[in-house]
Amino acid sequence: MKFNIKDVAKKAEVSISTVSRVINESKVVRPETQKKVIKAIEELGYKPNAIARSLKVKNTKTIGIMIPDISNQFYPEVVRGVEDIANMYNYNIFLCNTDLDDEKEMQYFDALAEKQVDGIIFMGNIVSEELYSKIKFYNIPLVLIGADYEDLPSVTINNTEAAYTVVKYLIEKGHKRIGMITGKKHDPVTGVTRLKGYKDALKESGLLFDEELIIEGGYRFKSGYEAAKRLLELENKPTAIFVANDEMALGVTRLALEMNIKVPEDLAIIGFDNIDMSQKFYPALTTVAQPMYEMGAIGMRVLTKILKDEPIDTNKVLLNYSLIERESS
Amino acid sequence: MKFNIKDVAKKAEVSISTVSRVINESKVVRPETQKKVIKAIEELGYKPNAIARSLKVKNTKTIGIMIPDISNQFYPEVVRGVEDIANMYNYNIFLCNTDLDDEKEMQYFDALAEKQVDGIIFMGNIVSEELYSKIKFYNIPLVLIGADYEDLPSVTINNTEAAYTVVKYLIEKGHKRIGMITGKKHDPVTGVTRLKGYKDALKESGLLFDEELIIEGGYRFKSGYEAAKRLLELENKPTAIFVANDEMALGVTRLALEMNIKVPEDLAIIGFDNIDMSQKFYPALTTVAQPMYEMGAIGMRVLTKILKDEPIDTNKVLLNYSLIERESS
DNA sequence: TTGTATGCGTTATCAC
DNA sequence: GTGATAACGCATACAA
Repeated sequence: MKFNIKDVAKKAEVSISTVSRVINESKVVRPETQKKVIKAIEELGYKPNAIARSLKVKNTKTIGIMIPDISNQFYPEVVRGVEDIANMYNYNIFLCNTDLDDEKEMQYFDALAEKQVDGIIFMGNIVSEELYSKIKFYNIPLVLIGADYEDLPSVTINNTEAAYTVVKYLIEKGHKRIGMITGKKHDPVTGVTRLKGYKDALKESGLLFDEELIIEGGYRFKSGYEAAKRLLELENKPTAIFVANDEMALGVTRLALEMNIKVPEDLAIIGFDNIDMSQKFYPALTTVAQPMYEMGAIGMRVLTKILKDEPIDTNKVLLNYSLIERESS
Repeated sequence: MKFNIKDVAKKAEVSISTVSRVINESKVVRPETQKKVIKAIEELGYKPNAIARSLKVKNTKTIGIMIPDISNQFYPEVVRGVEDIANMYNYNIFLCNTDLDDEKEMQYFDALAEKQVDGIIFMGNIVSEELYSKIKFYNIPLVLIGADYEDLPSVTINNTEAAYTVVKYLIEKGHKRIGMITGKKHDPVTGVTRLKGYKDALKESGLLFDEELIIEGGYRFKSGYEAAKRLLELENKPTAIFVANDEMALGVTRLALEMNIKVPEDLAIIGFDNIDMSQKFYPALTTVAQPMYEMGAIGMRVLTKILKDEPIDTNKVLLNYSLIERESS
C-alpha cells in the first residue's frame, strides 16, 4: 500500500526525474506530462518520503523546541507562537520537556542533532557551558527565548527594569513596606534580575532594604502561598507583595482570601508573567505582561531568518513588557 | 565540522561496517577494535545521522501528536504524559496544534505521514470520515485520546456515566433545579454524552427536564461566565449548575463572586476536567477529574505496543474518572 | 523537455 | 571478526 517515486514513474510512463520535477514544481515540464504524472500520483495515493528527500537536500524542515515543562502555565503560549510561525514556513516542531535538568537538556540536544533538525528554540533558565560548546561545535542555529547568553541570538524582556517599574508603582501608591517573593536566587532571568529591580527602586526612593521582607520562592502556587504566610506572620507586615511570577502570586491571593485579608486595601499583590489565569482569578491580578506568544513567534521568525541566511538587524531582541493594572493593587 | 561514518572508519582504520557495528552495539566486534572506533568517534565528535538510518531501517523513532491547542488548559497535561512515555522508549514527538480545524488536521496528517512518523496520537472532538479513510489507507498506527471512533484504538473515560454521577450527587444534596452549561451540542465527547448523563440522572430521580436550564457553551471561560448570567436571570433560578468543563465553570464562579452569590450555599457549581486551576481558585471547584496525564501516558503506551506488534488486551481503554468534592458544592 | 546515473549516510547481506 | 557492496527513496548534474 506504500508506493514510491518509481511506482509513480512506471504508472505514468515517465522517468523518476520527471516525477520528481512535478513534485518539486519545476517549471520545465510539459503540461501534458505533468497531468499524466499528477494523475498517477493521485491514483496511487503516493506521498513523497520526506526522510529520503532530507537525506539528499540536507535539511529536514524540522526544528526542535526545548522548554522546561509544557504542563507549566507559562510555556504553552510561547510554544503556540513558535508553532504558528513554524507552520507558516512549513516547519514541523519536535517538542522536548527538559524539566530544567541539565542532563535531559543534553540528551535532547543530542537527539535533535542526530535527527538533523534545522534549528532549535531554547527556553531554560541558564545555558550550561557544556551545552554552549556543543551548540558551537555542531553549529546548529539556536535562539534563546526568555534568557540571554553570550553571543547567542535571543528574545527577552528587560526583567530588571520591569521589576523596577512594579516597585516604583507600588511606592507611588504610598506603600513603604513592600515584600518580595523572588525566583531562585541564582536564576539569572527570573531571580537575580527581578530582585535587582526591586532593590533599585527602593534605593532610588530612599527606602531601606529589609532582608526580612525577601523570601525565595520555588515558582509554584504552593510555594507562593507559603512564602506569603511567612511574610504575613511578621510583626511588621508588608502592605504590598511583589511576586516573581503569577503562579506564586495566585497562591498569595488565595491565602489572602482565606485569611479574609482585603485585597488590595490591606494587601496589594503584583505578579509577573500575565498567565491566562491571572485575569480570571478573583480579584484579578495586577501583573507584568510578558508578550509570551510574541516571544515565541518572534523567536521562530529570527530562526527562520538565520536558516535562510537572511541578514538580521540584531540577534538580541528586547521586547516590551507592560504593567497591567487590575484588581489586586 | 560534520563527520560521517566514513570519516570515523578512516580515522579508526577499519571499515564502515565495523563502525556501524559498534554504534549498534553488535556483539561480534573485538574489544580492541571497538576501543579504536570509540576513540575515533569521540575525537571527531561524530554523531550518527538518524535520517540516513531511518531511510534504511524504515522507522524514525518519531511519533506525532495532534491536539486542538496546546495553549488551552486541558491539553498540556496529556501531552506531558505522552512525552514522558515517548521519552522512555526513545521516541521524539512532533507537536501539531489543529485548532479543531478539519483542514489543518488533514494537512498535519499528511505532513506527519510524509515525515514517516511511526505512529500518531490524536486528540480532537470528532474524527472526520476523510481522516479515517486516510488513516486506514496509509495504515499508520494511531490512537485516539479522549474520543472514540469505529475500530480505532482509544483511551477515554465514560463521559455519560460521569455526568450522571455528578447530577445524581447534586440531587442527593437536595437540589431540584439544576442548570447545565454544555459543550457544543454536536460534539460527541463533551457535548452529547455529558448532556445524556444529566438527563439520565434527572429521569431516574423523577425530576422533569427543563429546556430552559440548558445552555450551550463554547468551552472558554467567558462563555461560561455569560451562560451563567443567563441562567441566573431566570425567574426560577437553578440552585446548582453543572458545567461541561472547568474553564467555563471557573467563569461561572467568577460571576458568582462578582454578584456576591454565596458558593455553595446559594449556588453549587461543579465542573469537569480537574484542570490545574480548579483547585487553586477560591472557592476551589468541585469537579470530575479526568486522569489527563494518565490518558496521555497510557495512550502512548498502547501506541508503543502496537508499534512493537505486541498483543494488546483491548484497543478500547476506559479509564476511571473521579468526582473531586471541593468547596464549590 | 525528458531520461540516465550518481550519491546523500546508513544498515544488512554476503563473502572472506 | 571484518570488509565490500548493494540497497533505502529521492534530487540533481549531465547527457540526449
